[in-house]
Amino acid sequence: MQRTKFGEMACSIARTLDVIGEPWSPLILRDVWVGMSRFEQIQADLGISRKVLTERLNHLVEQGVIERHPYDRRPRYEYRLTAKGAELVDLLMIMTAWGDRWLAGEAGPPVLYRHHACGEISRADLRCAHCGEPMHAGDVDPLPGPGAAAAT
Amino acid sequence: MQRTKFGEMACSIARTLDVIGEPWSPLILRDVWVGMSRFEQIQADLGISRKVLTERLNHLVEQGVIERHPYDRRPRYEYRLTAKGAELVDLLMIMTAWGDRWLAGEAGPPVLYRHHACGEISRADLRCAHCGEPMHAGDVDPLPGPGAAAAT
DNA sequence: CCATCGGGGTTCCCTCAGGGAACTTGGGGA
DNA sequence: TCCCCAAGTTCCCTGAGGGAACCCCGATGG
Repeated sequence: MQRTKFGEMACSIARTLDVIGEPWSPLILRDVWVGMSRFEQIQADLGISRKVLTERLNHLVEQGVIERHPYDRRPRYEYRLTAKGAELVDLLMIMTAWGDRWLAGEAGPPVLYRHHACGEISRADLRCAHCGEPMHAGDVDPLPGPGAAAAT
Repeated sequence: MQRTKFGEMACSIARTLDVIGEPWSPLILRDVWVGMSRFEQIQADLGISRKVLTERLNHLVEQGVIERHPYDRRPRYEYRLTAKGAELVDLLMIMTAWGDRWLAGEAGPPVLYRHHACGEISRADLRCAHCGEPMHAGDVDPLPGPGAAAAT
């Protein structure tokens, strides 16, 4: 957890950060997504401290983005994405697209994604859920919504 | 900066985290995006420590996602998104969409976005940049790309 | 011409989170 | 019986975040 908790802010970005904003959490989520689902695997893959990995996994389970499943009669577990967690993968795909574009350099993207629907190597792009046209930084106006903080 | 630097990993998610993965950075970016562009404004809005805000702003400038502009003959500055930073707003919009859906609760979203193209209140959705069909967690296969780490 | 103001930091100290390595637990298998 | 292995737990050390006070510097004003 960050020192300051973001969850109480009237801001969906801040609240989302309270769930996956801690260091390592997005990378843990990525590993679980691609099937690296066990404690030892994730720890070895990321080089994360075992203490911190335990904390992060517990937090992600509490937040309902991953679930703990036994896979043996011994106390052995694997972690899987819940529906809530699977939708967080949208975030990972956008991070991937941005990192590929701005940070990959000469070598090119370390990982490519083949889209099932068209069979092509592609990347995610943002579209308006309503009209399907592109939706980026300059294409929207923010307005106060129903959950906005009351100005007392 | 996180204790462990992610930038050296062969992973665009990790590299992106090196740019905006620190606590507060996404919220600072949001403020700059919506026009809260001065040090005092951001500090008051977020309640962030001045020390940390200075560090984050410097880091974001170094990474080329925001720029420092004088707005007076006195030493007064405001921060603006660069093209690189504006594309990071995609990330914020996806965080917003996810937070609105899973964390906003009864009260509803604190902020709404009106899409210029269609004039409707909407949210961002992920589409394949190639074929335009939806692109979510289960719709892709990851493959090694040109920048993948050589297995020595 | 000196005093004051206010934005934009900088410095200092304190606490607590992350890193690393050793230790523990609880079932199998030889 | 002894050892093994996954999955944590515990310990100490370092360094980052919080908070408040302080500083710099150009503008303004009496």
